[in-house]
Amino acid sequence: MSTAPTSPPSADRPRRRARRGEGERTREEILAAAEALLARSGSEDAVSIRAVADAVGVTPPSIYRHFPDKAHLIFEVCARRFEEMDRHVVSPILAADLDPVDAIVELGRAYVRFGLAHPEHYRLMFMVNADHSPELYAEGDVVDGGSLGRIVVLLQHAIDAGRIRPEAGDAVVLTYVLWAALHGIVSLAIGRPNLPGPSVDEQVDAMIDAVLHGIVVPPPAGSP
Amino acid sequence: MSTAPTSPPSADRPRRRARRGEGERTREEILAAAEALLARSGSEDAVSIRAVADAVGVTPPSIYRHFPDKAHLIFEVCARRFEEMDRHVVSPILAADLDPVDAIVELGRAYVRFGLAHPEHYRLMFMVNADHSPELYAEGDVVDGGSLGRIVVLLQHAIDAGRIRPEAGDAVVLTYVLWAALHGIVSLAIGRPNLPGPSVDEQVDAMIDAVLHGIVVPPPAGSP
DNA sequence: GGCGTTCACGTAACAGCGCTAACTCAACGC
DNA sequence: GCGTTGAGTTAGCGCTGTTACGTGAACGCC
Repeated sequence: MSTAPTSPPSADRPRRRARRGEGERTREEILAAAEALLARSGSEDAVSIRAVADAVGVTPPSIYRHFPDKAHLIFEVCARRFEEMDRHVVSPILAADLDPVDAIVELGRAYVRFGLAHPEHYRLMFMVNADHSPELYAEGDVVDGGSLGRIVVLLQHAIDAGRIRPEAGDAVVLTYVLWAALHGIVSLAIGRPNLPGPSVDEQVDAMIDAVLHGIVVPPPAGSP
Repeated sequence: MSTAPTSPPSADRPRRRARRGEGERTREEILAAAEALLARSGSEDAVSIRAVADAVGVTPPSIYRHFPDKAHLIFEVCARRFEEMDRHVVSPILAADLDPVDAIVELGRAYVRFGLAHPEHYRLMFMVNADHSPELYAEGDVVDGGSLGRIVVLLQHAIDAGRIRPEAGDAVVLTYVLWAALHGIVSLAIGRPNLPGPSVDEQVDAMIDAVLHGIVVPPPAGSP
């Protein structure tokens, strides 16, 4: 209401200045404030540099002592969520030593659940214009260094076990196909939530069935 | 370099004021200028209200005489491109009276080509936060009123012709599955162009093969 | 104990953004 | 001639990300 347009940071406590080595703690506070703003509002628009600074209790330019620009801050917030998914969702499934095909199905369902549970994180990770900060989204980052490589291994195991048609493609291609198929469902659900189509669960079930078994009537047995 | 910060519109011709009935022509010029800025820059950032107004030769507030806000302007630019795709890409394939499964494959390839040819249009259509203008992305719009409904019919024909396994799902669900699968490839290619995965063509081929024939080894003939 | 350095900020400000209120000016119907 | 209306202007608000520059405290070092 009557907040002055230019006022000292309005965090609750007066926030005494951090000492020499304590810069890392402020950095974590900035990340936490940005995460809170993003999660509660569900929109990147709410995560302005000024809003983050105000929540932490510092002035906007102080953010730039810890992050080169806003894109790096936002990216780190999202990357941490995806690392969390890797630890708490993907790793347990891979460690459960399931049948390879069952593990693929479980991973797919868990991935969609994660995306729908954190739509704005997901959108910022995979649905923005990557030109804004190309080096963040280059190879060797969260995606490749995280779950994806281990899923390629899982696919290779399924191929080696004779569970997958060899003509379907190698493990890398199939991993990307599976990922893209599920990403399509998540991305469409996030970007166009009001579409009159089938429910996400229905789409996931049908997609998994289609990719695993195909939709067309198989040729009569014995044909090339 | 030395452009004054506030100057009269810098379009080439002095642009005489439109007469009473000529408002629609200005509206078209605004749309054309926005389309040109979007296509040439490849980024929504370049399509600011001020940039569009300057290209047309009017002042920024004049835009709002023809469009309620920026989102509506951008949306109309993108919607026109998609209508163009419907007329020049989808309709010819549907009119060619191909084998239903072949038509599905052709439509899928054409859809991916279109998305990669107009990445920013595609991103603005399907990969932005729809909260910004919900009524634009509601049901009955370009997607549903355009190609999608006719593809459901195509799928139904394929089902009626016995070309598709009945357990795979009904025509609506399968249409969404096909759309989501291809959208996943396009969306990933646009949002993360530097990923070290297989090429888009390879992904499309593998995806079509997977969805049509499945990736897992089929059960021995005669099992339930 | 003084001193230069460096970290961790704050102050002030810039350029640009979407958008609005209020005005002007010409064309039209009556 | 006159009120109305369509088309467009000027001026400006509040916001954004970001930068240049100053400040004050803590540190190593002589």
